[in-house]
Amino acid sequence: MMSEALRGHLDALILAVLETEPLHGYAVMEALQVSSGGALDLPTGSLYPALRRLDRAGLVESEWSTVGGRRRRTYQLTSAGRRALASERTKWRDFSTMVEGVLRPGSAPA
Amino acid sequence: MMSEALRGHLDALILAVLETEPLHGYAVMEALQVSSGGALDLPTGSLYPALRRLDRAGLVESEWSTVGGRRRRTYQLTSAGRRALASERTKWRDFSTMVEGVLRPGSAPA
DNA sequence: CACGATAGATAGATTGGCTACATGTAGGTG
DNA sequence: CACCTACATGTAGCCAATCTATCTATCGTG
Repeated sequence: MMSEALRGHLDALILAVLETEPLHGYAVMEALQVSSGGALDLPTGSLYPALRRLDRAGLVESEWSTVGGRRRRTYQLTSAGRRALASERTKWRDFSTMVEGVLRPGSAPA
Repeated sequence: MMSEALRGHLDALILAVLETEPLHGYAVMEALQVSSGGALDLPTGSLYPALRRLDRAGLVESEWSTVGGRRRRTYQLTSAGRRALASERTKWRDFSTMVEGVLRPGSAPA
């Protein structure tokens, strides 16, 4: 859907929904759906690799549990993850300000 | 720099700087630098393929000329290009609203 | 029992921006 | 003159991240 547009921003979004509380993968998916107002319907083939990437990068930690017979892997932010989130927020501001500025109509030539 | 982040948004930015007047490739590069406040320093290996892509897609038209002994390929928006630009602006609004909403801190759990 | 929701995961394709390379002109400076 | 920088256009190949499609498995409901 917004496949290409999302590039490079997904990690920030995932970190953001994990900020308030630890969540397992499926719950991250749902949280993103909710907080995006339904606009973000992340396929599992995008989400799970992304979570593992964040894990490998040390931005989240994971822990296995079993709830109602179903295995869950719950992720929570590390302190590095919190720092990364803050940095991602700044980067997003800069990026969106930049795009906004270029996209804004006007600046007619002489 | 913002390599990954740019994905899927570059075409919109190029269309935007071509909105007010036709420009040749190198001038597009400079226009993007200026209107992004210097944040966007597009390598030629990104720009020229992008322009050809837009050309093939029928969103811009190009014409060769020679100015001061240097060959120039000047691009201008087609009507399809103008429509595409409008659509890209809407998509950007939606996208940035979505990201903004997810990234915004708060929505603390019970 | 079948099916949808819950829960996790991987393989492979796609894609688009980047690096590095390749070519050539014009103009200024040592 | 030699050299460098700015101007000007382009391609080949790499890479990273997302998507599609597929797989496994449990639980509740009709």
